[in-house]
Amino acid sequence: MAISERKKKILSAVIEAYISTAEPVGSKTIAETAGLGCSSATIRNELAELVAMGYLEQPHTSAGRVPTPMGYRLYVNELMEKQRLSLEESEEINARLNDRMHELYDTIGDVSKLASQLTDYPAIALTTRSVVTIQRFDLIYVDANTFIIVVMLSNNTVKNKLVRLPVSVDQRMMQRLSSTFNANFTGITEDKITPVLINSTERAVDDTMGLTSVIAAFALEVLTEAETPSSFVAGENMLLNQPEFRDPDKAHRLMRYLSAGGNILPPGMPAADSDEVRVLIGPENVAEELKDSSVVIASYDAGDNMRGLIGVVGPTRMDYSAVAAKLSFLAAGLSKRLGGGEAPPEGMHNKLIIKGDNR
Amino acid sequence: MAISERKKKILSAVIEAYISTAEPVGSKTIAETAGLGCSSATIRNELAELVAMGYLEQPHTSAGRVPTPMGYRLYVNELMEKQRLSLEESEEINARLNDRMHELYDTIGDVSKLASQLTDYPAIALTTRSVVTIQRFDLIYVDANTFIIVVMLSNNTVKNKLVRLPVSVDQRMMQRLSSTFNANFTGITEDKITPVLINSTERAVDDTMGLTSVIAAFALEVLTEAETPSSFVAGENMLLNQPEFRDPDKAHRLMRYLSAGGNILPPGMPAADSDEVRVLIGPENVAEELKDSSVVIASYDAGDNMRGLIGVVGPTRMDYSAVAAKLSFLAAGLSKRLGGGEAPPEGMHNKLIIKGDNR
DNA sequence: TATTAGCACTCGAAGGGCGAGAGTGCCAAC
DNA sequence: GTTGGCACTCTCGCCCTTCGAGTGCTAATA
Repeated sequence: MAISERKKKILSAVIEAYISTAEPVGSKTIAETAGLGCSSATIRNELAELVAMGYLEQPHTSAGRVPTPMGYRLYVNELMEKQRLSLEESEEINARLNDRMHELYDTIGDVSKLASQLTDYPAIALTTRSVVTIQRFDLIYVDANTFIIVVMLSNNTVKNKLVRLPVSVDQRMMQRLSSTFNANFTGITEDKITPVLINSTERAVDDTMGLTSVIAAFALEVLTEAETPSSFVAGENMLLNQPEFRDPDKAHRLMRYLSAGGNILPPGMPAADSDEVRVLIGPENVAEELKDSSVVIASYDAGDNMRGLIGVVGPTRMDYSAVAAKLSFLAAGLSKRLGGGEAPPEGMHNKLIIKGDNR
Repeated sequence: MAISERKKKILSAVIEAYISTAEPVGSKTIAETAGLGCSSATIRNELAELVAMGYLEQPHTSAGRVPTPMGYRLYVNELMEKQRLSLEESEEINARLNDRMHELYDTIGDVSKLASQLTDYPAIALTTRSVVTIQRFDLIYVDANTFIIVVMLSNNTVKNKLVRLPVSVDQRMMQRLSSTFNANFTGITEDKITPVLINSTERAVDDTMGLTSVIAAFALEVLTEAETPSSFVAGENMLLNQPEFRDPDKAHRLMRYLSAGGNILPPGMPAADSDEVRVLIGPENVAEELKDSSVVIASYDAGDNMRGLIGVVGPTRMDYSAVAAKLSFLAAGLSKRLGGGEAPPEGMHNKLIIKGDNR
């Protein structure tokens, strides 16, 4: 059965009312607010059909209607007005982004905090898996027992480590180590750093003090760390604002899942690569803990061919429109600042594509 | 009125029972469990006096007794058995500490996570304020438009930054910059880096491209960051385990306070410098949000003349003994691994001094 | 004098019944 | 297809009662 225009309007009205009040919505409320020229009795008939079609449900016989995940899905895909941020809102986000732009926003912790503060929901930021190699080694001689390893990676980050030695080492040796590592260890992926390679390098530089393995271990550690996706959660406590999490056990379960770095992305879903915002509603989530919550995810260009993800978690009764708009704008702002590519023109934030798990 | 031995035993019994059940404790329970050879009627008399003395209180006329903050204070100061960790427990902590010793435990985030997981309460880790100077600069030439600044600080950490230039620069210039910065910017505190100094340096190296100010800005940023105390909270959701935080609003208030980096240390209290564990009970806390919670704080030697703090937050009905023992052991373990000084002998964790806010 | 048994009393928690109100479903009229 | 009307249903909040844990007091006891 096709869904009529009026039904769509009514469904939207129910969802919007429910989003703001968290109470089941009655026919009278809709007749008054939705502004279709018809009475509550008509609305009741329509509501009954929407229930039959699976877009709404009733907690019990004589309560108002509540949207089902299917209802939310239709709303998100077709009905929802793609909200644009007010000027104040977008200016605030920009201000916050610029404010600390020094160098902070490469820590995903700050990204998630920002997202959480903007949306008033818990937020998770994560980095995607990527392949990284070392581009160059430098060894800085500090004193006979101390040197600094500086390593520049293919993603244009630089890592260092201060090494203190029980024995003394001369600058010539350091020179040798440095050029050999630059010859043998650059441009290769983590799995190419094998004991065999380390041994042959050790012999090549005539190292009897184990310096080679110290440096190689650092290289390995740095690559591993750079390749491992990491995640960061902020604002978990925002959950407690939501009436659906007034049950401390329920809140606790979800918070624990989030803090434990629980995955938000469904396994099949590619780590988004465009400027779209994805919405996962209730049971569409794979994790058991998220089955009655919703997730909104945006991705941004984190520079150096990497993409970052920001996700926001909330009850299914979430203000999808506002959250999606904010996340989208935030992601665009981050892309602009962190991304290597050309900056999107100002006002770009008006483009907002929302995509989900259609079925 | 002096408090008799038997009263002390009864008080301990009440507190311990209350700690484990969170229910007001009745005279009968004590008569049965405490193992003093007397009946519940006698206990009742004693309890009535303990109430009069202010160590206990009754939620209402016909309920059991609940400890007051004053009761907890006496318990923590005098009565509590200084708990030693079981072999398994101390081995577990050691294992966890060794497990990731690679280089993780310089991020205080990991310290707080560990403390939280060990105690099952939210934990905060913080660094103390300290004075840091730069020890040496190195500039690594990558290509004509790129170089890396490497800065070694007096606390033996090394920071770096990759700089991309719109103009090209030659190695001679870099050489000049490097030696001038090493001459002018090392060994000085943050406040000595003034526009005047930067200007004179700029002239000295004949820099028309603003490289001087880029490097100086980085120096300033690094010093500021190194000197600013930072804090990190983990395991906020553990609060929801506690029956006293079943009220979501109450839990939310405290969690918000903690996540916002709310201070746990009373202003007067020195940032502890010995191996003692401090306990702040309920109203002894200065922050309004902590007035009905308790805080246990330990400090550890973070190396390079810095001390770190780990604090655990919970209801006043907290297992002080267990938490204090765990924190103390954890702090000792961290000191041993991070601290510059001599490692304390194994088995050290048997020393456990608890100090609080006596009045 | 300290301890104990006994007993009446108090108070909160849990459970049942009741009325109010919101909202529905259905029907007959338009 | 729409509407007003009306009986019906179900939850929520309220009050009342009951139940039991725990007390305080008193009188008897060591």
